[in-house]
Amino acid sequence: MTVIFSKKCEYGMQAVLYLAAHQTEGVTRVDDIAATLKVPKEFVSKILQSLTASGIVASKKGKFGGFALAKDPSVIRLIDVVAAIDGLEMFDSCVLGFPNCTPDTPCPVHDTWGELRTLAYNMLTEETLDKFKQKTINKIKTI
Amino acid sequence: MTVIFSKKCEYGMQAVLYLAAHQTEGVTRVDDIAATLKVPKEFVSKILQSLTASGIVASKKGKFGGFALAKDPSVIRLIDVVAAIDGLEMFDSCVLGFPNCTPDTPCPVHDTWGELRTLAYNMLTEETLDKFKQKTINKIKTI
DNA sequence: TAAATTTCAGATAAAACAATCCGATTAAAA
DNA sequence: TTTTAATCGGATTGTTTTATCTGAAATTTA
Ligand code: SF4
Ligand code: SF4
Repeated sequence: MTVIFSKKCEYGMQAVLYLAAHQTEGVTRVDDIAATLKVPKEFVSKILQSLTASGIVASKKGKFGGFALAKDPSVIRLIDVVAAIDGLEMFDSCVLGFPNCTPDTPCPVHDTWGELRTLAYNMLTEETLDKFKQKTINKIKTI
Repeated sequence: MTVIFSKKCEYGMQAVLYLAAHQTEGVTRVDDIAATLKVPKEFVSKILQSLTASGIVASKKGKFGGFALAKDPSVIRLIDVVAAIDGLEMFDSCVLGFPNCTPDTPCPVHDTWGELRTLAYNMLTEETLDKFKQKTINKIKTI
C-alpha cells in the first residue's frame, strides 16, 4: 500500500535530503546514495535524472561525476520534489475517492480531511532542506 | 497517484457507506451500488465478497439477493473497512519512506507526520457509519 | 590519445494493482 | 419443477508502477 506518495517520490525526497546533507562534499555518485539509502540504484538514478530536468538537482557526467543540488538548500522544499514527481493532485482529492468535490455536497469526512491536507501541505512547504540536515544525517546512520 | 488508500479500499468504504444509507431497504444489488457510485461492477462485487468474509457485510444469494451490512451501522467504523482491505500498516509508516521508525532517530518530518497519522486515524475511528448517513445521501446525489 | 568511470537514454522485465469474464451455486417465483 | 436473478469463486486480462539492463556520451586522469 502507498502511504500518500509513490515510491518514486519517496526515493526522490530521500535522495534530495541526502544531497542536502552531503552538500559540502561536491557531487555524490548514485552508487553512494543508493547504497546508504538502501534503494535500487538504477531506479534512484532515473529519479535524479528527472529531478535534474526539473531543475532541483544538477548532474555532472564522466569520471568523478555525480549529482548535487542545483540550488541552495535554503530555497528547496520537500513540496518542490513532490510537485516535480507525483504532482500536487493529492492535495485536491478525497480520501474516500468520491468525485465532485464541492463544499455544498461534502463527503462524510470532508472537514477533517481538509484539515489533514492542509497540515500535510504545510509540513512539506514550511521548512527548507537546510533545516532537515542534522535529522537527515542521524536518520541515515540507522538505515 | 494513490491518496492514502487503494482503489479497492476507497470503493469498499463507498460501498459500505452506501449500504448504511440504504440500510432500511433490505439487501441491495451490486448493480445498483455500482451504477450509482459509478464504479466497476465486478470489482465492487469482489470487494463486497471479501468484506463478507470479514464479517462487515452480509450477502444473500439468489433472486432478490444482494448485500447488506452485517451489523448495525452504529458499531461499524470506516477504520474497520480499511483494516479489512488495506490493513493498518500506513498508520505505522513514514511519509518519506524511511525504514527503522524509532523515536530516537526521527526522520525530518517525524513530529508533524505523527500528528497527521493520529488525526487520520481518529477521523476514521471516532464516528460510526450511522453518523454519516445524511452526508452520504447528499453526496451520492451529486455523483 | 587511451583508459577509466560516471551519467544519460531508451528498451525491457517483473511485480503490483485494477478490472473483467465466466461457470457454478443459491434462492425465490412462476 | 423450471425459470429467473442474484452472489460466489476462480481464472484471466489489462494497466500502472517499480525495477533492471544495456549501450552511448561525457569527463577526468594517465
Ligand atoms: S467532500 Fe471533502 S473530502 Fe470529499 S472530495 Fe470533497 S473536499 Fe475532498
Ligand atoms: S521517523 Fe517519524 S515519520 Fe519517519 S518513519 Fe519514524 S515515526 Fe514515521
